[in-house]
Amino acid sequence: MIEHSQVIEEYLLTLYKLNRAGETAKAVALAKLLKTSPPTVHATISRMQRDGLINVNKKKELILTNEGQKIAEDIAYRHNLSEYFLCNTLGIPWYEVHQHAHRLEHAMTPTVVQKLAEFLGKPEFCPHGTPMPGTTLPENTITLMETEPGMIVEVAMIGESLEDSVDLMKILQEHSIMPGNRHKVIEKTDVMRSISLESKEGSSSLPFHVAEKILVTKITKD
Amino acid sequence: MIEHSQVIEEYLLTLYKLNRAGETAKAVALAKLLKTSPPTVHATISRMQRDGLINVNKKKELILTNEGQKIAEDIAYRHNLSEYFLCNTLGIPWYEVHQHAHRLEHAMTPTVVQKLAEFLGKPEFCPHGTPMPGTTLPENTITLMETEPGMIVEVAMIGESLEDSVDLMKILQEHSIMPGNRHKVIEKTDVMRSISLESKEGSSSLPFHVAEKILVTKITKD
DNA sequence: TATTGCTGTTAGCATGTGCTAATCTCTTAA
DNA sequence: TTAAGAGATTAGCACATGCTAACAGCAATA
Repeated sequence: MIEHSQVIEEYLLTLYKLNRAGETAKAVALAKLLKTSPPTVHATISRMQRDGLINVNKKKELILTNEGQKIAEDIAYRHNLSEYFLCNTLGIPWYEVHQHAHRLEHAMTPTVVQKLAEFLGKPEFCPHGTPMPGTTLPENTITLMETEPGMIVEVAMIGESLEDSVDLMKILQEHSIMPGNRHKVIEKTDVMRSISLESKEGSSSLPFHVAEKILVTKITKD
Repeated sequence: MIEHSQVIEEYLLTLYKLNRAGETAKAVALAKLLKTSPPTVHATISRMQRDGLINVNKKKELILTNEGQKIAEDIAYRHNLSEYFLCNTLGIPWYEVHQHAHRLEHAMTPTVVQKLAEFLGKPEFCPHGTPMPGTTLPENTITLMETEPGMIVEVAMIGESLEDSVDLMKILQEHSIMPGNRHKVIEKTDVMRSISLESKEGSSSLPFHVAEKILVTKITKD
């Protein structure tokens, strides 16, 4: 597996995440997520096509090749493993590990990845609940948007697109909206476009666009 | 402290190591150590002067500015800390941790550095015996070249310039020529230009140019 | 149908980092 | 004193990654 620049690794990882989130991977999306200008994205995806990492179909959707997919999964694994380590071993706050892992993920040699995974006990999820490539979430996860008032839910995963905002993540942590924690859905108000929750730790209110990105499992009994 | 590219960080670290080894830091030395062409080195050190990281005197020696020195020490610290972690926590072989740390050292945020240092118990030396910036070796260290047959010595530090050769490091490990281990100096033969040692683990022979780079402390009793 | 507006693309530019070939400069040795 | 050799520098190139400005293409909407 050829080594690629950090820039290319970022593009691959972003495409991989878009795919996993079920969103169409087009050039504008990359430009927005990577905060680069459309011409720069254009030039870079051209090089990526040239290098056999992606294909572009008639609808201008960017498709990872097998090679590109393999590399992207590798980067995602390094990222998730880093987050797990930073959070659980070093005790860096849950809401900020993503930023640090973002740097580390490009600097881990295969040996380091392997040894770190062993040291951590081969975790299958990152601290935000994202499954490692090859692992999947339980069948019965739904988004918070799909829940009904009265339901008791257990947080399964914080959508990766939310991780980019440290401020938002901090608020989620303050309301203990973190994988494994249970919350009761109180109400869903269209006027406020938000969902209110209640847990041992207190109550919280999440705007719809955030609730859409939070995956939970329904808990039958309290 | 402004962020610098990996390339610039490498140049700074290399200059720092040359200084510490007491060697004159000139452009050719950088070219050799960094395996880049002299013109490339020239262009890069020009940018470093422009950015206030180094000064060049009439003798064309490259001098780190206070800013450059501070950054270099920071990188050296990240490097040594990484090596310590990889060796002692992850159990990656002593002889190869340098290569992996070489990647990681550029990817550690200040928070990661701080938390990792705490986790490791604020080590003062890397696994090869290099003191962290701010720490120094004991007064009484000498190079293996300065020892006499019959002396019993304890290895204190493997010179950083040796770390670049994995093959050599592997041999040193196989002969347990590692910090903390004791060896008896058997003979110093000018014809072979090598020094032979003996320890619990067996005997070994080191060429002069390697022995010059190995620091030891004299042990009075066996 | 004509227009608006999003998306993609091209042209043209800058900077960092790399190279080779050629040249310059200084020290040292013949 | 001159020749040789080491080291520094310049010229000229390439490529990855970034930008703005301008324009092209297509879909939805007035």
